[in-house]
Amino acid sequence: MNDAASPNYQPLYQQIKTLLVSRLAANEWPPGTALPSEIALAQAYNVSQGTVRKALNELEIEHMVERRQGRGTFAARHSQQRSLFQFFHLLSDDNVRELPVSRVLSCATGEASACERRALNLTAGASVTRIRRVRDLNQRPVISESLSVPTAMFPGLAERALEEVPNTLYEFFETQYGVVVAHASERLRAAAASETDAELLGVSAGAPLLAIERRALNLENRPVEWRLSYCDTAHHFYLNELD
Amino acid sequence: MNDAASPNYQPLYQQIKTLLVSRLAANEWPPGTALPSEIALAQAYNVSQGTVRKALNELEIEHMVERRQGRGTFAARHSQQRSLFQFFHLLSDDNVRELPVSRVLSCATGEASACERRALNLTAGASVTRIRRVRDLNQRPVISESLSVPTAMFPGLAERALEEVPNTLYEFFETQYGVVVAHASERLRAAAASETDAELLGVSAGAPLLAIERRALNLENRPVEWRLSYCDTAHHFYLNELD
DNA sequence: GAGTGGTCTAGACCACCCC
DNA sequence: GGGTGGTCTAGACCACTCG
Repeated sequence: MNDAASPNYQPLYQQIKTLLVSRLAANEWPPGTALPSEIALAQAYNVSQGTVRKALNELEIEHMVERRQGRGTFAARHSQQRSLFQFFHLLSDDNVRELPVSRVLSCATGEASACERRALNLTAGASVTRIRRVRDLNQRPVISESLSVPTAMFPGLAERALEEVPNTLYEFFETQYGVVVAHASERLRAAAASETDAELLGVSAGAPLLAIERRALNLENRPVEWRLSYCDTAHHFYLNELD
Repeated sequence: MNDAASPNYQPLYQQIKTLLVSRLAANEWPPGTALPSEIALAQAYNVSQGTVRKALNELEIEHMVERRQGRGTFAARHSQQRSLFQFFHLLSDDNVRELPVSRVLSCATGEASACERRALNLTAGASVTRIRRVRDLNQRPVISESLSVPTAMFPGLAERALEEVPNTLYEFFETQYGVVVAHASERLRAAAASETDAELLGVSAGAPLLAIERRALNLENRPVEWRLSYCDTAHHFYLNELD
């Protein structure tokens, strides 16, 4: 499949992996559907089953596919479970991990600001759609959140009824727009509550809040969403496992 | 090696992995030293090389060993690199990642508080050794830190000259006391600066600080250290990659 | 029972490191 | 040149799922 002496040599299983990622990104196997079996892929790519297996195992580690013994290999979906464990890190003081309930305050398009252009890799004049929402945990407001997405990726999002935008956003992006969020990076800071955030969260202005800035990327590592969340950490904490 | 019909069946490579972890925990191969080769281990455990390989690869993912082609497999050490990428998550606004310089303020033993007993899994009346320090990034104080360790694990730590306690603590724990920090979990909150922290960090009292509570575990998952860090995030942020 | 992924083996060859 | 880990193959058997 390649010459070992070639300067840009890559292991076979890496090449297979790259091919599979591009096919996933092209939505050849929409989230939740089955990929061909290891044996079928091995025959198609003319490699051994073990090589395909290694590629698929790595894709599973990177949350791009799910494998289940006896069933098959499936393109990863944004289940509640996944949102909860991969993307949501706020736990209550008694260690309960639950998804928040979200109330959308506004949803509108506008011209991307300099920050948004930088975060989302957009050119000057590009349009973004912005969502403001408050998220409750245990019936009390805990997160004040603003997020921006490129309008070109999500046409008509702003026009949808506010009630149509559900709690689990990434699942919605996936099923309604075919946009798969694969990775994200978060930057955390402490910040004093603004007047509006204080009101929304029921704390006093200037109270310390945990500010989380997130950039989410799709399967091809292109930016999909930029969000800024202000969290009241009086009864919750952000958990990060270091291993 | 076991009966497939046994109720507590475990794959061979998992059993090998468990055996290797216990030998690492027993300090049979001190950090930095070489483990036997795959072939030697395979013969010793009477399994194939592939099975040992799978166990070792998983141990590498969990940062318990380092493998280098042509050289061998080595018990993981707490290099600066590792401290920087596995355990230190504060970056400057211009995305520079560097280890802080630490100044120890005090180091003393005392009876464990209820919090410390809970965090470190100690019985009533147990002794802990506490270190207070300030950590500078780019010549300016950014972190005010208090940490506690069980005195039984680190005998004589409090009596060492303050200058003897170096910047990279985990490396020091490892080389001086044979205590290997393998994992940690961090809980982040926003908090208002106390009078003393404000003074140490050169911010005004009540300013929002990022509070990080860390519990560090050894190879056998026993708690080794409990620390509380207050970080000034005016010019730095805590980075967390979600993937 | 047929098909899937998971484990385990044995052996070949390659890339890398050090003597 | 000899030893190490890394890749790749081929084949066996097992565990699981579903019809």
